[in-house]
Amino acid sequence: MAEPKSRARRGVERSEILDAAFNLFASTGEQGFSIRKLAAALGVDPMTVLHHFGSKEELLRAIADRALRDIEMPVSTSDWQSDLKAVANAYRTLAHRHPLVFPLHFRYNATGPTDHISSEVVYCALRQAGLADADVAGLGLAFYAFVLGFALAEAEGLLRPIGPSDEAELEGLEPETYKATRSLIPALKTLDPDAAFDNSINVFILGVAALAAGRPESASHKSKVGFATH
Amino acid sequence: MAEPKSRARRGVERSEILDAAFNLFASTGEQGFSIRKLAAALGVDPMTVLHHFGSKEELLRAIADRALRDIEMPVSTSDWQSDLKAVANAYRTLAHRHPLVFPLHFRYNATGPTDHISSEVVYCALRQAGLADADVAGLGLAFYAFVLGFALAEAEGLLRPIGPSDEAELEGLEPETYKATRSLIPALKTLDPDAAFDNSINVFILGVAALAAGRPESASHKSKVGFATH
DNA sequence: GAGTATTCTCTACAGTGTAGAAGTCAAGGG
DNA sequence: CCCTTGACTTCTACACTGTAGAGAATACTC
Repeated sequence: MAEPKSRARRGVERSEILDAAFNLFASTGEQGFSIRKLAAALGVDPMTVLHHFGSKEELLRAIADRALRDIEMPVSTSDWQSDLKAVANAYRTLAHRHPLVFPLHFRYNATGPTDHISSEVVYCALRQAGLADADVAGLGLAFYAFVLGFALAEAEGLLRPIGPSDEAELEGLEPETYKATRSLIPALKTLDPDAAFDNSINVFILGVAALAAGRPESASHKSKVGFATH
Repeated sequence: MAEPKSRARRGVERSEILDAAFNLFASTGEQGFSIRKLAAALGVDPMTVLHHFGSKEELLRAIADRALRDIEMPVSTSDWQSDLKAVANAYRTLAHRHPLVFPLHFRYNATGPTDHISSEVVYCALRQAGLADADVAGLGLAFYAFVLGFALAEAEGLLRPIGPSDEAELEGLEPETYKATRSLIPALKTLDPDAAFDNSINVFILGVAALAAGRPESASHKSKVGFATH
């Protein structure tokens, strides 16, 4: 996988292509992206691109991975709560920085975080919180679904105060059946994305803490070792 | 939008096409789906399809919407916790029933729940939990990101006990930096999807409850009316 | 019936990803 | 030096995509 046996300008070319691909995708999104356009931008034959990356699928995967290079993942500390917040914020930063690439990252990495570095931090944090192994495994995934889903929604422009057109749509709903929705319109108009995000992570953290407190001392499962905090 | 002014067999044809489109998509996924294949299956010209649905994009949207028809959305009760669980389970059921269509639903509806019926239930539940309007608005979105992201991960096959190949990959990680991940392997091998899902929703609920408890009496915002439970 | 609105089909075009053959060039051995 | 070898690039070609535009077919109103 890594690098078969390079010759000529193999290594250079590949990263060059990847950079160009990333930039093209980042500026035009999936719609405007094609191997042929990329090749044209590079002044190269389309098949050259396909020679370095076996297929479009692989190229997209590489783009999604490359996105991670632009953010720095936190490392574990002794404070699991701020560790989780740090990881969450790292992904949110990614979504902010490359909103068009983020859906790609989501597609390939929500479905299995290849990104072991950050999941290590998450697992570690959940352990520190006092959860049993089985809970850690399940909630680790939940944390990803949560954070990535949220960041995706934000990248796609949902997590903004609603505009006049949305408001009009909500106003048009049946008052009887949509009481709560309609009365929330003012709050939706003044929604603060940062606050909403922080708040949501907080809810997760509070929930984890409550769960840990409710199952005292954990270790009800056959976890190999104690593996305390650090 | 609804139906301009039908004539001939407009209504019939359209739903017929939509059904066929849904079935095709549900059985072959996005890869195997194309307007031309759909038309061929219907024994009709591709352009006919495009005449009823203005573009492929619109057709996909219609398919995503149609998916919701196959699940029944709960209505609000006096128990906000089980209301949230019910909504979450409804989407999970959807993901289970049509795993190939679910990503589509996610793409179009994670980015703005057109699905007002279920969000009404969610908003109502969060209100009942005792949250202020601003929190309700933000956490409503968080709930969706959470549930949909989780269900998506499951639909795409992530939320399963890891197999031998994944295990091998994890075993290959550096023992020093990936302590937590590696020691979680046994738990990941015996992961129970149902339990993980329930557990995750529980964490959300526990967190909401804790947040509500921490900000006593809410109503710090200019919410129009008291709008109690029902 | 005639006229008209509506739906369907045909043809055509600009794109797409990619298989396979052919070309191009650098390095190494005779 | 030439000639083979092998990686890298390009050319050509194919099957396939969504969809614009003109035309043919159909049904409805009068």
